[in-house]
Amino acid sequence: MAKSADRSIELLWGDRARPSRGPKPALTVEQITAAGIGVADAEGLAAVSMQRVAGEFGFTTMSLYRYVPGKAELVALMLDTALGEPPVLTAITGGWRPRLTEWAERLWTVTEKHPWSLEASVGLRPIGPNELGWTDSAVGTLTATGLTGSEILDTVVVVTGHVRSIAQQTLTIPAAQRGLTEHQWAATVTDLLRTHGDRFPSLLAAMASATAAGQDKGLAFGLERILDGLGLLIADRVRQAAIRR
Amino acid sequence: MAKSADRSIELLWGDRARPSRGPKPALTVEQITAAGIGVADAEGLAAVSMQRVAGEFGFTTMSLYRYVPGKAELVALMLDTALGEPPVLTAITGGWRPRLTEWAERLWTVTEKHPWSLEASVGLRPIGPNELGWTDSAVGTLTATGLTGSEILDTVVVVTGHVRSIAQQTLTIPAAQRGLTEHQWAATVTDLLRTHGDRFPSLLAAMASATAAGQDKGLAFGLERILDGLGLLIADRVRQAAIRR
DNA sequence: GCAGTTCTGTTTATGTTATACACAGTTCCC
DNA sequence: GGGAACTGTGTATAACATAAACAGAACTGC
Repeated sequence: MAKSADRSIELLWGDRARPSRGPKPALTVEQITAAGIGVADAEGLAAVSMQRVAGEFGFTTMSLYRYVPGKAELVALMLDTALGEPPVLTAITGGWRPRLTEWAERLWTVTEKHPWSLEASVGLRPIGPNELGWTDSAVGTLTATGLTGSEILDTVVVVTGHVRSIAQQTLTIPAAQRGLTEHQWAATVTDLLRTHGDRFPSLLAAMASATAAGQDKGLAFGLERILDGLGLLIADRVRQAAIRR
Repeated sequence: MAKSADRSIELLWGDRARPSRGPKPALTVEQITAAGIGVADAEGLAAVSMQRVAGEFGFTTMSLYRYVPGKAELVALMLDTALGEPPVLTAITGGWRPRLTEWAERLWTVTEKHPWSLEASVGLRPIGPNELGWTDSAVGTLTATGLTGSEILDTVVVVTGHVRSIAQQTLTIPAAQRGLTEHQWAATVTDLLRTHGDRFPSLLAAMASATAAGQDKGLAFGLERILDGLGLLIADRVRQAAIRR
């Protein structure tokens, strides 16, 4: 497993020098990765099997293992490729808040485009350059705020977590069925609440008062709370710095 | 799939009336669920297979299907059982903030005890009474704040998301290997940063300034920011209400 | 009390997975 | 030109979920 991790790191980070002996490979890691992304975008990460991806090229399952050590590594490549180049936010004016907001929105956008990236990015996995770049980009929005390094990193975790959390609720279903399934699910919950409402009085009241319209606000609402709270901390730091001077 | 959902709802919510004809079942759904939880606690959700759970009783794989329609339903039962009775927070004084903080900490505690619950609770799945109860409990901490129903629900989403997000980073690895793997992973990332540091200047600086000690603060840090920000909104609502009166 | 019905646990079978291993053909280095 | 290195394939294995059919057990209605 250690070797596999190294190989994976190499695939994600290194140059892929072609050996000189032997026949030319018919495929490239990039092509395979792209095919995997295509399948995952269209049918979800569960549809991505070695068989399926190889089949996209009319090749046998085992041929893929000449390019990639295993499925885990393929998924890691897919993830880092799908994330794409990290956003450059230096052009955005107005301080840390609009920058970090923009960052969160871009993360949302890319997650919306590749919902399977959520599943693909759980746990301690080999991290790719784009993923690290996204983190760097977020950290960069906060370097001039007077926050400590730990605070900045913790903040990035909170914001990332929020975007992911909202995405997970909204995007888990393959887009094709989303409307139907979601509606069905909502109906089931409503039904349960109607039947067992006395056991969940607060929830019942809240849902009754919640307008059916206010649905997609979760991302913005949470982000605003988080950034408001962060603003208080930053203001504190500024004040302290002023006193100390 | 719809039928399966119904059956699942029935299992989670209904009384399980025993039929009067035929031999007595040797097992109960509760026993099976508990066995599944035991396996998942000890070896992770991936170790939970029908074979494995049946084996815990010395039964064949297929015997489980007499009790549970399929693996998805078993996992749903495991999740709702593992969550346990939702917390009752009425005894906690000091208003919404200490109550919601306590709620988050209890969610953290139960997640720590059953880390696999994270994996088990993604997507639109049949929701159980305990899970709904936990949500109700969280909503209950905010009913007296002047927030609208939508705002309360969105807030619960944010707080839940944060706890889950921190948990996912900390608890993904089975406890046994956690120290080692985590250390290894950190070493790999440090290595990458050393090698490619110029590509990630902000991150490098932040990690250098971050004391190695400040690691488990993520939960508290993020929660405080969120609640600080929420506090501003609630204060606003109180002010508005005062004006209007 | 007994026949028939219903239910349990098992056996057997199918279709997916990932991936290990050995082989035949291809291409380049020396 | 011969050997080494590499590619894509064929074959094999071990998990996995779950469908279908079956033998025996226990209760219901007579």
